[in-house]
Amino acid sequence: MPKEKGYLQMNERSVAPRMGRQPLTTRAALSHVALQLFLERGFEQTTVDDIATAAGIGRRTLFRYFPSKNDLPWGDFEAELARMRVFLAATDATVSVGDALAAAVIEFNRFPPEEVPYHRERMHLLLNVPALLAHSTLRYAEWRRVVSDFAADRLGVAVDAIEPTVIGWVFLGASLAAYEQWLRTDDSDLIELLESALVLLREGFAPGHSPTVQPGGRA
Amino acid sequence: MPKEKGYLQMNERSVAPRMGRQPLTTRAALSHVALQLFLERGFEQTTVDDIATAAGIGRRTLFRYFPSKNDLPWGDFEAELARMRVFLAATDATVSVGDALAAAVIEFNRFPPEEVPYHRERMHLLLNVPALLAHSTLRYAEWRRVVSDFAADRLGVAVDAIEPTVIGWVFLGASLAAYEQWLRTDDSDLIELLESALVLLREGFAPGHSPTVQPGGRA
DNA sequence: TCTCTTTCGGCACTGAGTGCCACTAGTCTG
DNA sequence: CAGACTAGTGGCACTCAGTGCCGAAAGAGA
Repeated sequence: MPKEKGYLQMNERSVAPRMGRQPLTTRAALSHVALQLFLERGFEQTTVDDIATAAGIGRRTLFRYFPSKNDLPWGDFEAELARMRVFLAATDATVSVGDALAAAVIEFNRFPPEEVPYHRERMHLLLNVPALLAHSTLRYAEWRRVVSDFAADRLGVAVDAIEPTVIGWVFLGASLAAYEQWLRTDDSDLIELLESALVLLREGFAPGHSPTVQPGGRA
Repeated sequence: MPKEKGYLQMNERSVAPRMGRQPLTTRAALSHVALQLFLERGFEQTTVDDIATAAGIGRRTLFRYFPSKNDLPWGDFEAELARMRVFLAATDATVSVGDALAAAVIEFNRFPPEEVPYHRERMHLLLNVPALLAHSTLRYAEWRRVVSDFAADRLGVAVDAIEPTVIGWVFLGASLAAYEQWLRTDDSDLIELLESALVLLREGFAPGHSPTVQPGGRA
């Protein structure tokens, strides 16, 4: 997301004069510096001190921008979630819950072509480094919340009813399955994979009827 | 699982003479001691030293039984997974993939009545303490692996194809949705909730057709 | 210049996890 | 029984993430 303007770019608010001292950097810039280092020498091999030094700030300050090392690769996930919330809220009420969520999932994961390689490396880290993989659960919980809030509203049931909960989990599962697939193969298209996963969801493999999947290899 | 025989019970193998020194304790016993403390004073408020002391062993030794504090509440999850693998392998080949997995999920989560309250408190911790919630992702990945291995084998596709991956995620999602529901309400039956969640799965909410859910509350 | 506000960052501390290594408690062999 | 061998134990010291505290820096406004 930070295009290319040196790391310690100013905060957006810095133009309009505020009260106290100006922030030295931004979350986006720090996230970028950290990601760079993680990709170069690995997540575990990079200490928080390394990142702070590379960003030209104090270690203590870094922890005011991000609550933990694990949060660095995520950047501003809150903003992404907000985008998704808005998208869902704007969905026509005649569209089914499933269709609406499928569209939202696709939209949420659409990136401008030039950002794709960057996003790919980021996701590679997030899904392969154990510490990050574990931590991501907390982010996913927020994501699921967005989904199940919408589903609950549309179905007219409580958010903590079982339907919205299952729906949240299942759409997350489909998304992550697509991501795993995307990262496994070199020249695949994330959006296409998401669509495939969502189709599998629609058809409903589970009990009762056998999946509509053509056994490709050996029987 | 450790019934009530004092914590530092001997290892099973201690009867049949082995080579070196006998282990002082067991994973199960340590897991039990830790869980006790976590429930009493909270996960974050309990240090590894506390647990080691309570178990009468050295802190260093504890880390030989469990690789991290986060692993303590899980006990011997590997064994549970093995059980599930065996169950799936023994499933009649005429049963559909979905039915087989549904049955396995139910079986995997069946506990003798006297263990239910214990299991419930354990799961309460695992699903509510952020550190544990995050860490659990790693255990779930192993669980999903069992599911997708089976699905891949049955469908005759590679394990890393998208179908087994989605199936792994989706069954995990349904299970966890049921667990969340179980923990939210006081006198609910886990097995029943799992069945409900699996039914929702079978019906396939996602795109295309609206869910077969009766809007219960407000529209 | 003085005040008020906000960010910065050093310092010291806690707690998880690890490498190293000597020690302990057993078995096995002669 | 002595000595060799083996496996579990735990103390010590170290790294690194994360936190509380507090004074210093940087800017705005009067």
